[in-house]
Amino acid sequence: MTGTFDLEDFLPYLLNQAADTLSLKFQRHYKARYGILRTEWRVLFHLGRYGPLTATEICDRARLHKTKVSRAVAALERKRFLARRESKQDRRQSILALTRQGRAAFDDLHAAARAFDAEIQADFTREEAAILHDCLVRIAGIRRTKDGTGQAPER
Amino acid sequence: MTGTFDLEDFLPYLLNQAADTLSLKFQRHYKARYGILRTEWRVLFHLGRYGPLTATEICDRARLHKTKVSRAVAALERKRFLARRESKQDRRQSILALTRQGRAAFDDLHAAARAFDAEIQADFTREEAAILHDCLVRIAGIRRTKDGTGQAPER
DNA sequence: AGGTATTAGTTGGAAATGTAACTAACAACC
DNA sequence: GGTTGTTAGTTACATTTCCAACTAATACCT
Repeated sequence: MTGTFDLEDFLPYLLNQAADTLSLKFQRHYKARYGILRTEWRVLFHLGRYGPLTATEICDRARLHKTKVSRAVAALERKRFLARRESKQDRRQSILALTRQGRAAFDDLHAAARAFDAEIQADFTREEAAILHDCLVRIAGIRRTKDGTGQAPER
Repeated sequence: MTGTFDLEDFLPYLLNQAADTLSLKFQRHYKARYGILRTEWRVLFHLGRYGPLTATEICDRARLHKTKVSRAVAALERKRFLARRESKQDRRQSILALTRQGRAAFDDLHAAARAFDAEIQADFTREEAAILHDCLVRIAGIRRTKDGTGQAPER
């Protein structure tokens, strides 16, 4: 009714624009350098940060569909960034862990991510950054767990 | 060095999660109801909100690649949501405008977007909402222009 | 005018994604 | 033990997106 309602006032749109902007910028750290895609980078991060995991665990934590994870894992395996180990308890699943090479890539990218994030945060006051983070967490419905992992919300 | 750095602390990731969450939710307003895709919805919005435009103008305003716009326009034309008119000044370009049907869809979706946005904002205080918006605008590098349109940054 | 460079928009093919169907292993129940 | 239902993960196919090449019209430059 009152005032204008432009696309940039529409949160989903604005959020997408902001997300695209940053993703595109950060891409340059991993895409050309390690020849990996965004989904692969996410899987790599999860394995590097939260230890050996099964594909399903990655799906839950990263909120990625199992087909995406399946393909990312296959790609990372081909590139020798991770290796599978058969699970003794359940022969359907495999335990995924980074190789030495994968670990090296993770360490580098983890540091790059940290630096990149710090660089962005530098544009905001501490309070702004805190509110931004809090709002986004609420929108995304992320629940923090004991190990500090972002978990998927109820399905 | 100090403290943990989890994926959810990484702004590009968090932003993507939040954006995906909202986009997915809002999708239900246009996807099934009007049989259009996200890019088409954006083009529709731009035409509805900012009057007849050429494809290139839409590219600039919406920050979409010309191939995406070209295809979205073709799709919207097939679905009779917009019509092309030849430009007198430049015969390469065509002026795109919504049809009556396109206008009706826009009016509906515009209202839906407004309501959806209000619903989200309701979870935040006025101050939080203002800061969130401001931070996102800065991240996305959106510059407000006289007509209230979000413009693309320098290329 | 004539040649070269830009610009508007489209199209083709490769890569990525989403959805559904599938296989194999486990679990539960009788 | 055998039937039925679930779950882990992969594969196939359709759709969407990305990138690069292309056509056609305009602008620039001499």
